Amino acid sequence: MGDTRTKLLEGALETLRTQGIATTSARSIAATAGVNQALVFYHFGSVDDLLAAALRHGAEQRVALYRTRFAAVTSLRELLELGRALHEEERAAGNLAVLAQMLAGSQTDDKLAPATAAGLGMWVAELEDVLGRVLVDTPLAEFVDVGGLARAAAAAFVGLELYEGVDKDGAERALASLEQLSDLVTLLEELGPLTRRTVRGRLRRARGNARGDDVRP
Amino acid sequence: MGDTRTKLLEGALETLRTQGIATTSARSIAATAGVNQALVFYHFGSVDDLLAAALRHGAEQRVALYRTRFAAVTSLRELLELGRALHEEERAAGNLAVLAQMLAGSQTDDKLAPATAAGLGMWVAELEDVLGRVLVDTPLAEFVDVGGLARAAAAAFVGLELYEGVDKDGAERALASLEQLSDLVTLLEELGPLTRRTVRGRLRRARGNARGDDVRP
DNA sequence: GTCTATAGTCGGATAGAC
DNA sequence: GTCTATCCGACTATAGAC
Repeated sequence: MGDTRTKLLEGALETLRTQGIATTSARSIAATAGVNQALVFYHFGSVDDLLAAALRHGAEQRVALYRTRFAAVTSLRELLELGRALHEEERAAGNLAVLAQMLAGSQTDDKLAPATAAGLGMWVAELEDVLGRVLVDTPLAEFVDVGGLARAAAAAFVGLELYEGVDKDGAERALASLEQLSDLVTLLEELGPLTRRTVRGRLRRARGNARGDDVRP
Repeated sequence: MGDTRTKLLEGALETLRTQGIATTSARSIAATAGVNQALVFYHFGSVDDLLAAALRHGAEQRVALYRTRFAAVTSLRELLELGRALHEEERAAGNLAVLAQMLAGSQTDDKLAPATAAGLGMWVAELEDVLGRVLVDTPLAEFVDVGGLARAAAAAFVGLELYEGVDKDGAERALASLEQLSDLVTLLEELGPLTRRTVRGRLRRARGNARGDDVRP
């Protein structure tokens, strides 16, 4: 844990988080990690390679940390509450701000992009699991691609993280409205069997119509 | 339009879009704009100030360009379709990738943050308008803070833009699932009056319960 | 593995000629 | 308003002593 490689990996995460992709460099990382600047190149070859390794390192760590809490979720509401908690915990300690910075950097850096996709993919896989579990026996699972939903949710989460950095109140309001929305969905789940059957019938009929063609399997 | 100031504003946008915040500099912007590097400081004082001005410039231009199309939207489905079109058009020509880069930069640069918040705010205002119009007479407008929803949607949109940069297929899947989701909501809007009354009643009863306290006006 | 030193490049910003 | 020239700090990366 105290070896130089690890110090550099965690120094890279901390630097990305607190200084952003624009000012993250071998020198700033080494300063944060408390090691010599040349060691970045000895251990990782280049700054980009260090960043890629650091993201993987951080995502593995963090996803593992949340796994039991994801596993305990049994409703959409609980999932959103976990999301809110995660949002706050990660802002202080973690990996989401890093993910956002790496995503920004990856738009124009082909060496960063695959690592970022993999890091985000770990969160997506976790979310896909939970969503599949929580939404089973709801119209959502039947009529909406849950994997797509998981991807949309992960991307949205990163967007909210970035948004919070420039408008804290606005982000809080956004999060609150999503909770109201999830209450609405929860209540629909609890509708009587007759109503549910009606909804389901309508959806099935509608699916036959236009735009059913561009829906993925 | 051909004057130096404008060239710099548009050069800044283009540079942010194609090179990202990490490699955007007075020199790279000036090269893109085809003007001398020292003019950045003569006209705008600093790089940050130029970026702030450029974002405002671009957001005004782009929001105005889409205003009539936003105004023509009459359903959630249409709104999502406009979102998809906007997503594709802006990727080539515009302001959304810039917004994402500025958001990333703003997390750790206090000079950039207010300008970014203002630029994003223009899109939020537009969205809030349309959503208010489209959702009127639905349970959503009554039980969910539409302004919060607009903020969540704008943030999510930026997140999707970033996500697309590292996983094009995943982003497409995310967008498709949102369209499926909007179909579902649309159909709920079309439920018979009896069912609607049931839903509304349930929501009203539920609102009295726990967590009604942290809901914004 | 870790350090110093350094090459060579690029960055923000300014001074001063035109 | 625009240009050249320049200061000086920060950057990636490497060579070579320890």
